[in-house]
Amino acid sequence: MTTNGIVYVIDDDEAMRDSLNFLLDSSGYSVTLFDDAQRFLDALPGLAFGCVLSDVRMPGIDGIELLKLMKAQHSPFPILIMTGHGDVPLAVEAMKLGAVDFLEKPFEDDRLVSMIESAIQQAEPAAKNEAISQDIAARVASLSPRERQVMEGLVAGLSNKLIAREYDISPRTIEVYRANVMTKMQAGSLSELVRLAMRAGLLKD
Amino acid sequence: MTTNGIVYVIDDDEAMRDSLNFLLDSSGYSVTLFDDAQRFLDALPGLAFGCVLSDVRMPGIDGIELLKLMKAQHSPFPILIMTGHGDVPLAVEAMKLGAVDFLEKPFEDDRLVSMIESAIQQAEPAAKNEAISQDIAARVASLSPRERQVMEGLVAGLSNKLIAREYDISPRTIEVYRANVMTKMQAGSLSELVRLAMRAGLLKD
DNA sequence: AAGGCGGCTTGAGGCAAGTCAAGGCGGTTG
DNA sequence: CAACCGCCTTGACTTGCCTCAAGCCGCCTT
Repeated sequence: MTTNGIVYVIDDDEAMRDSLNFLLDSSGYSVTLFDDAQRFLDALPGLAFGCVLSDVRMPGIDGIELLKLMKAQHSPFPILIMTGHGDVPLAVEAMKLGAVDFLEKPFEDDRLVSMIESAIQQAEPAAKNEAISQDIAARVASLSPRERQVMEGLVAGLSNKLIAREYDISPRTIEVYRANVMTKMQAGSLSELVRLAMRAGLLKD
Repeated sequence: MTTNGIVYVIDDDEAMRDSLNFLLDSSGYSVTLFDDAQRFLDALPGLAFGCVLSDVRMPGIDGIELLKLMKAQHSPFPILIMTGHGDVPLAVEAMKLGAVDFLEKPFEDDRLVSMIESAIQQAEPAAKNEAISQDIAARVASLSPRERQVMEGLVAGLSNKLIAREYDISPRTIEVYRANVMTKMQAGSLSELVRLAMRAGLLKD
């Protein structure tokens, strides 16, 4: 491989950024630096999957706010929080908000690297799942209103006849939509369609 | 209701147990005290859903070990950890292991009560889901070998004919097992069967 | 050993669903 | 305006799935 993974470093202290950049780059990571959380968030939609390493005390958006914002948009990026003067309540809040770890400076280089390594390893599958889910959501969005209704009926376990009665049209017509749904959703069977519907959040599970 | 919920308190300090007992009882909770984590674990299989409130430093099994053990058996009980001398690494480890909160003594009574309240509220649905999942697993276990095979074929999206070919028997026979599966699993439709299979962990999702 | 219980197996006929092919309607574009 | 495209709609035919009815085998109880 060309890189062990990508790390996005967010810290307002330039010396710290440079230091982390050197450390992580030497460890085989592709590093991108940000001096401000807002700039990172602006760039986020275009960023490839990677691990976020952010300081907690910064002007503007702080580390805790960043966690909240990332969580709000269901970002799959694992986030590690660093702090100079860590206190327990702050660490607990960060962890509650989904931080993967909470590191107190100064920390050992090896420890940071191994934390980043495991964070990336653990979150990567989730990130791929998230990507797939969005792909599925796109397919659902491509359905026409009728197709959408028929799909809902199908995953609810209704027969063609019942769905037809539901909307007062011919059962034959339902079959057409049914076929369209299977094609557009790229489902080879009803079972697969149900699984797709679940990942798209169309079912309470 | 007769109680706001159940709280299991684990602490080797008797004065602390009495104090917590008084506080929580006054707040409308049903409280059970344990002076040792091992005794709690022994009693666990028979306990109704409730919130666990444990000290971290105890003789025998400490709070961190308790978290690991509870996690290993997928207990749905929310766990709050208390500590006298909290340090950040310990708090972080506890949170990583699934603790709902990490409280430093002394803490305000109201804060503790509100934490317990929200922990119970958030974990209760998960606990019910877990109970349902076990019920479903029991149904799966009641299937005969052939029924089990047919169910796997069905959720995989195979037609009766294909499943029949798979085991080299008549398609008609598959239909019988199919009906049995639907009955035993209490599924009213294929769609429902697929959902049950997912909750039972028979599919990669 | 005889009977019963549970699992495994199958045929024929009725109902539901997928595969052929095809027409009307509304909006967009050239 | 005329053509096109996507959406909605439908009939006849073929294939697949579920409702009746029923025989075989191994195991356990009596």
